[in-house]
Amino acid sequence: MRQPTSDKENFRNTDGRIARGEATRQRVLDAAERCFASDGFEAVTIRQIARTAEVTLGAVSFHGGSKEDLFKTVLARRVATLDDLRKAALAEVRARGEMTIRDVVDAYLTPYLDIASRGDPQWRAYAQLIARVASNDDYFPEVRELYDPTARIFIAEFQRLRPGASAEALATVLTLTVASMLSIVASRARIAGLSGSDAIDQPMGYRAMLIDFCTGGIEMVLPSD
Amino acid sequence: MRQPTSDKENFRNTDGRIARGEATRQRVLDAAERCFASDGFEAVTIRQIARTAEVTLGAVSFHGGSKEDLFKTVLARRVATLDDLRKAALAEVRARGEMTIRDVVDAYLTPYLDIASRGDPQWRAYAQLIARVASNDDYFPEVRELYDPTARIFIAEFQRLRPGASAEALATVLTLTVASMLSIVASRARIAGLSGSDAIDQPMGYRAMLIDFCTGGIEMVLPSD
DNA sequence: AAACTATCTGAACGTCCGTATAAAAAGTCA
DNA sequence: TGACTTTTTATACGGACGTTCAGATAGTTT
Repeated sequence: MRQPTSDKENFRNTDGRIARGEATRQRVLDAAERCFASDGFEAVTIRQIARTAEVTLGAVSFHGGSKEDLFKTVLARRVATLDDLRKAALAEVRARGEMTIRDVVDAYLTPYLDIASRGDPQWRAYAQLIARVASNDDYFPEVRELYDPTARIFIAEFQRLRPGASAEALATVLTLTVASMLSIVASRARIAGLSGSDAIDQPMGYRAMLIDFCTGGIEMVLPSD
Repeated sequence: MRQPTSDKENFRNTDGRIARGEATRQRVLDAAERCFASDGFEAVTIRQIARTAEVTLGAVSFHGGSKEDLFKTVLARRVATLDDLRKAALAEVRARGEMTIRDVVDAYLTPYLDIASRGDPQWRAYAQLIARVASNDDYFPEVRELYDPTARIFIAEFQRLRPGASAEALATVLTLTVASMLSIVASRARIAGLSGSDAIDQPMGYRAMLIDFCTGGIEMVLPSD
């Protein structure tokens, strides 16, 4: 894989123009993001990514390294942004005063539903990719470490609201909340099939039901005092 | 793929002994079940299945047909048994008189948790395989048709209990319930990591929390009258 | 026994895979 | 300009893949 030319601002030249390779690198990462999101790690081939990015095979390796490198890079690329959205949402409800379970659930779920419903197809692909990756344990262990720190922050909030809850109960309700959230992105086709009507087109359209479901679930599991 | 010799009892000879090929066929299907459950469709190779089953490569094709055939056969093999367990559980609570949301949730979840916690490694593998398959939309469409009929039965029960609920809400809460259920099998490692303690070893150990979560969630989403 | 069917083996086919690399091209800087 | 680095191309390699099949073996039927 390509080594950065310098530590800071390595993708810009001194005059501010984007370095030659950086545009290609972004095309490769974007293409990989879409491919991994729609087909999964195993089913995607590097040649498919190259075709999608409209670059040659070698260019993918040059900018993305090995297939596994590429996958991890794609996952890590946007995690900080999503984390920041969640932390900002949490800070906002905290600033409003008394917090409820529902507020914390909302702060966790809404930023994800938001990016999954965005116009930007790359953000939508990233949301789909998370749904694919985070719903089973068999991706690389490094992947889980990407998302655990923020999960712990929200667990701590639930613990403040329900001091009597056990660590197992807190971890379980967060995991069930995450699973419910991801299934909205991963299984909308099934909901449509089961309801007999057309699917609600955007994940955001399920926000109210999803927040209700998770809030009701958590309140039922965690003892009130 | 092998064609059955006759329509009925094609796997038994007249004297009741198991036909020669049937034992091999079961070994192939069992091996495929374990492989698909632990690695997923794409990552499994037919050679790996042959090795696991301790048969030759050709024998897998002979009894299982193509890789996709084999996958569908494995999924379909146990679906009727699981459906029967769920229907029996539903009939039982129905016979007890007044039904609640919790009763219906219990009848849906417990048979799955039960097979996922069984001693029989093949049933455990099948439960894992369901968790892998049903949590995203990109497996063969035929797969979803395997599980939808029973899902509709339970949706109808929820509808009887909450006549005011919309078709979308009913389909959504069932999908969220399924996602929560599957995540117990698929993400126990994550729960363990987040709780800081050892994982509860059997899915059945999460039964109470899972039923609470789904019951509370459904009651929050579906209007009471 | 002979004829027949079912089962199984071993080897091969063509294809695609991930990765590596030499050399060409493009850009940078003295 | 010419030396130098970065980026891109084209091609090749070894290996693993899913599938096929002729033929060997085992069991059944006549």
